[in-house]
Amino acid sequence: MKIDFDINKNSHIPIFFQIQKTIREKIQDNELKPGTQLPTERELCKQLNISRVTIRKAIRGLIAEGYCTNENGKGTFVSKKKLKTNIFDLEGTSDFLTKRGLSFETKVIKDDIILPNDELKDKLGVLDNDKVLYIKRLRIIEKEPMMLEKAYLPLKKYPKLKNKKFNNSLYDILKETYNLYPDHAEGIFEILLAGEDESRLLNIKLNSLLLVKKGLVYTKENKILEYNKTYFRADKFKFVY
Amino acid sequence: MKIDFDINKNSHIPIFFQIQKTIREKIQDNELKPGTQLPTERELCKQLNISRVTIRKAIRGLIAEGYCTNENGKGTFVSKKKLKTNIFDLEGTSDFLTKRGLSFETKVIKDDIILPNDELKDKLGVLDNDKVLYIKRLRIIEKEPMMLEKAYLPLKKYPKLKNKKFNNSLYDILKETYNLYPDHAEGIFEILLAGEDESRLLNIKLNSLLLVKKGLVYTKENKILEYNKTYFRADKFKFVY
DNA sequence: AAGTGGTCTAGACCACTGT
DNA sequence: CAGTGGTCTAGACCACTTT
Repeated sequence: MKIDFDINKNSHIPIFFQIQKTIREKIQDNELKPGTQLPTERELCKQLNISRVTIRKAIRGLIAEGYCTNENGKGTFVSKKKLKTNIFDLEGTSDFLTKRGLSFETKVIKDDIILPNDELKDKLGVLDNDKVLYIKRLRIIEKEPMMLEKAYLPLKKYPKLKNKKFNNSLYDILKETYNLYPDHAEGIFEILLAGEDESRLLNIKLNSLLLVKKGLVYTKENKILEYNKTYFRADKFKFVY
Repeated sequence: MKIDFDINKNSHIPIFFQIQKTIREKIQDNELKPGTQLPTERELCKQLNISRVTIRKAIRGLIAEGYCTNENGKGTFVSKKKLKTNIFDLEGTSDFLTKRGLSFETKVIKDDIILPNDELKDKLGVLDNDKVLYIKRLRIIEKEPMMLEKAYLPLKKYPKLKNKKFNNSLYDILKETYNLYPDHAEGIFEILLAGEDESRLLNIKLNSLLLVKKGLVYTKENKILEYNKTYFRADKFKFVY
């Protein structure tokens, strides 16, 4: 795969950005199709007579934009299109994925009973000794880890949840056990970078972009169902509203 | 301003990330307060005996996370806290800012009549020859450019908008002129990186993080008011829902 | 063993800011 | 002018994957 470049080394626009722009436009124009391997960093160095640090800066930009991915020992590839998801949809992730014919799997990373820290006391309105059920789950879509979900539930209100299995929908369990349905939610979302834990679990690099949603889910009667934190890989998702 | 570090050069955790983490935690713990100048890159090189490229990688991470900002010729500084905004609030940005006692200014960058491209024909449901009013405005909050808004309105429906001034609320003008109110909206949002245009106008660097919202705003009667694209500086905003 | 990306070094020159 | 961050170079070693 050879790419034509038209780089002006004396432009006020940085070289790394010219390279990034050239490749980005070829991907947008579908000249470079999803799955295609880009030339290796060292090939680009030789072809353009530009140092590897600069080439890497361009590629890092393309990765942050979601246009490329790379893997150690393999190479750099054009990404698939981003998945569209409704971040505020309370119907559950499972339905959403099934509708689109995507295979997925939910892996329970943690299923613990913990004591609340200040954040949880504030959000869930529980006291120092009120135990909290903490469920940390990884959503794997088409064999790729895509979302990390942390759910915190006041065990005092939902004691029957102890010893349940959380491989499937948490909301289904709440329906069956307590006849409670999610109705509305409130919270915040922002862009964060992957730390050690998130990068290991989501199989992405340190400082990869994440969109993180944190908030409370309520029933129709304004009863708190859970406090939830969800980490979406920003390179893989667009969000509809 | 001297910072204590405990860097392990033989750890499997990259050096740049250890530095980034150390500084991040000191900012989170309020040991380093907003506005404080960090040691210069070259000072950190000397203190830690680490090359400048590595130091810069750590600082770039802190900037992407929104913890720091830097200015050419000046130095690197601890950022203020992110502003919370309701991205879906249709009451208008002005009210939101006034309530919080923040000074702001709206600068009209462009106010043109254009012919629709494919995207606009699709979104606005107009034909090749139906002219579109294109308003590009910069929102400057507390003297700092923070948001870039592009509004596209079908001129056929709203011919009286020609030659209006758009320094203030677009929705106010629609109220006065056509007695139309924004009621609901739909669209997508995602994370993008600043290109040449956005970085120049928002006074940020190339590849700075942006949260971009694109969508249609409707009246109660499902009449299209505008197609809107808003670029938020991701380092400056959190979003409530 | 050869090739890939990931990290890091020690330097250089530039544009911009302040004095 | 000296000091700052922004970009770039030409190399090095590492961990990983493929052959």
